[in-house]
Amino acid sequence: MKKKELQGVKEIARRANVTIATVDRVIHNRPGVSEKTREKITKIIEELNYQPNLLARRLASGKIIKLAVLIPAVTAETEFWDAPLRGIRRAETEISPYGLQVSMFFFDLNDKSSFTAQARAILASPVDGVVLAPTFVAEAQAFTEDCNRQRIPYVFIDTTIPGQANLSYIGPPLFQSGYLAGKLSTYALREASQLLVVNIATAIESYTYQQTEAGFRAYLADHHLPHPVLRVDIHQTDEPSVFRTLQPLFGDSSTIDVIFVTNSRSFLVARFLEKTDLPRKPLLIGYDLVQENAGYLTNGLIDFLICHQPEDQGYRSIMTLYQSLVLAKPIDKEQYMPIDIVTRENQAFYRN
Amino acid sequence: MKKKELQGVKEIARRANVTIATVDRVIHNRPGVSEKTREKITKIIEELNYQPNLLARRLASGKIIKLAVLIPAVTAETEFWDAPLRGIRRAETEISPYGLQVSMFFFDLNDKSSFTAQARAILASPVDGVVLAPTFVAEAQAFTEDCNRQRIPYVFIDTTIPGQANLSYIGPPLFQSGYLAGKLSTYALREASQLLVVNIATAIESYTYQQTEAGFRAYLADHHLPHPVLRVDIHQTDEPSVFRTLQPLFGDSSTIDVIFVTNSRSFLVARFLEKTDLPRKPLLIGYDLVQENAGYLTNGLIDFLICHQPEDQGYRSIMTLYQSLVLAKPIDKEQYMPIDIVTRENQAFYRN
DNA sequence: CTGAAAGCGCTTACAG
DNA sequence: CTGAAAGCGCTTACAG
Repeated sequence: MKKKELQGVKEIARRANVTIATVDRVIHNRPGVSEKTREKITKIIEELNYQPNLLARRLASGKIIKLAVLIPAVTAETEFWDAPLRGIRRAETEISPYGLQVSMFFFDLNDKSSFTAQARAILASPVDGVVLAPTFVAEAQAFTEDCNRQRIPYVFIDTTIPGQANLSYIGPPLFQSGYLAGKLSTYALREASQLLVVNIATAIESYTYQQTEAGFRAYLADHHLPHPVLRVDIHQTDEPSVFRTLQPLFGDSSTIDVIFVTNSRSFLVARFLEKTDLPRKPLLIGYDLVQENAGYLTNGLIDFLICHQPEDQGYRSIMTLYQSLVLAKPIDKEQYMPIDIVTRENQAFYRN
Repeated sequence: MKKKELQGVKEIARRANVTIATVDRVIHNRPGVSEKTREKITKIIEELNYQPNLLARRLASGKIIKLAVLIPAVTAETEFWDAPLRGIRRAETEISPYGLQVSMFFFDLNDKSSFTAQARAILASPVDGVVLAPTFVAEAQAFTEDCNRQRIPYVFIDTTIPGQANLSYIGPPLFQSGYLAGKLSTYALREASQLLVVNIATAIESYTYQQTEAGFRAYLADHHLPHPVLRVDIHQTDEPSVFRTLQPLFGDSSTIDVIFVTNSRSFLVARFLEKTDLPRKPLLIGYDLVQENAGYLTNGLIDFLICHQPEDQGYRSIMTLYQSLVLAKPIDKEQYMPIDIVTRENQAFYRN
C-alpha cells in the first residue's frame, strides 16, 4: 500500500474515486456530471483548498487568447499616445509566453469615421477582450453595445463614459486633477491676478475638459480666492489659431498670472509666450510630459506638468484583461491613476 | 509522408536527427554532446529563432526557486517599510504560480546584530536570490561577500552601497530628490529667510542623508540663493529629544521659513509646530506618505512629502530577481524610482 | 454520466 | 556521446 502524494486533479480524482476527466468537468462547471459526484468533488476541492496550476492549464489548452486595442494613432500632434502604446507593448511581451496575443487598431483623432471602421475591424475576427479609448462618445457606445451583445469584456483607457458596462476604467481622476492644478496656481497669485483656462482641442465637448475645469474652479472656490477665471476654447490646434486667440488677451495691462492648459498642448501656449514680450511671465500649468512640453519645462516656460503615468495606463489595461480572462480575478471598475506633479527638477526620473 | 508541424525541441530534434534529450543538453550548455551535433543543433536553433516555452520549462522541472528578503521590521516608528513589504507580497502572489517562493527576514533598525543574525539565517538554507536593504554598511558588505562567493544574486532596495556587485539597486535618486526639495523650498522664501535641514535618525552617518542634503544645498547654490542653511542632527527619535533640539531654534525672532526633514519622521517636527505658537508657520517638507505624515499633510502642517513609490520598490525588487533567474533577462544595475511630490490635493490617489 | 488515452513543451533520471 | 521513457498538472476529443 504505497500512497504517493499526488498533486492537483490527480489527488482530487483519487480521493473521489473518479478520473481526472470528471474532476475537470466539475472545476469548469461543465455539464454531464451527476449531482452526487459533483458535490463530492466540490467538497474535496474545498478541503484541499485546491489552486489550479495556471501554467499547466495554459500549456494543455492550446488556445490563444486574443486581445484588441483601439486607441488614437501617434502623430506629432498626439504624441501622448506613444506612452500608453509602449505600456501595452510591454504587457504584451510579458504575457505572450502565456498564450495571449494583442492586436493594435489605431484611429485618427480628427476623424470619427476611422474609429467606427477600426471598431468594425476588431469585431470581424474572433476576440476575447478589448481595450479602447472612448474618445467619440456616440461611436464608442455603438461599439460597446456590440461587445455587450457578444459578451466581450472591454476596458476604457484614459477617458471614460459614465454608465457603461466596461470591465474597468483606467485613467486619471479628472476633477481632482484639475483641483490640484488650482492649488499649484496659488504659488503665482497676487491680489490683482486673473487666471486663464485654455482648451485646445477638436473635441471640446469632451467630458474630460468639463471635469478638469470644474475641479480647477472648485479649488479656488473652496479657498475663497476671488480671482477671476477666464476661459478660451481653441478649436483648431495649429499654431496660427492659437496665437490669434491668445494675443488679444495679453495686452500691456494684462493681469493674467496663471495659465492652465487642460491637455497636452501646453507647448503651443509656451511657444506663444516665447515669442511674445510680456512684462512678467505667467505661471503655466499643463498636462503630460510629451517631448515638446519637456523642452519648455526645462527652459522654464512651463512650470508644472500634471501627469497620470500614461505608460502604466497602457500596461494596466492589458494586464487587467489578462487577470480577468486568465486568472479569473475580480476587477475594480475604477482604477484611478495617481496625479503626478512634474517639474524641471524631477522630470528626468519620471516614468512616462 | 506526413510532416506534422512539430513545435520547439521536437522540431529541432527532428531536423537534427537526434532526440529531444540531446537538444535539451545543447540548450542548457550541458556536457556530453559531440562538437559536431552541438553545432548542428545550435544552427537549427538560430534558424528557427527558437524561444523556449517558459511555462513548460517551469512545469517540467519540479524545482522551486527560493528568494529571501532582508528588510527592517515594520514598527510604529518605521512604518515606511510596510509599503515595500506589501509590494513584495504582491509580487510573490503574482509569481508563486510559476514555482517561486519568497521568505521574509526582518531586522531591527536599532540593532545591527539583528541584521547579521538574519543574514546568517538566510544563508543557512538554500536560496537562489536575495533582496536586501543594506542599511548597515559593514554588516551588509560582510553578507554580500558571502553571496558573491556562493554566486547568489542580490538586489539592493531603498538604500545602496556604491561599488558592490549587486544585481541592481532599486530606490530613489537621492541627490536629485534633495534637489527637488530645494526647489520646493523657494515657494516660501523671503529675503531674510533661513532654511533648516533636520536629520532624525539613529544611523546619521548614512550615505542617504549626505546625498539628500547635498542635493538640497546644490539647488540653492545653482540658483544663487544666499539664504543660510542650518542643520540639526537628532540622534534619538523620541518626541522629547526632538522638541528639546528644535525649541531653541524657534525663538520669537526666528526667521526659519523652511524646514526640510530628510526622512519619514517629518511628523515629529509637525507635532512640534502644532504645539508651539509661532507667528508664521514655516514651510515643512518631508519624506514618505506614512500615516502620521498623511494626517499632517491633510491639516496643512506639512506642505510637501517627497515619495519614491515604496510599494513599487518592493514589487520591482522581487520581479527583478524573477526576470533574471527565470527569464534570464538582462537587468539594469540602477533602477531609479520617480521623485513624486505629494500634497494635500493629490494624496488620496497616491500609490503608496 | 464517466473513463481511458493522448498530448501541451519541456526536464529528469537512467540505460547503453 | 546519445536515446527511450516517464512525468510535470492540466485539457481535449472520443468512446461507451
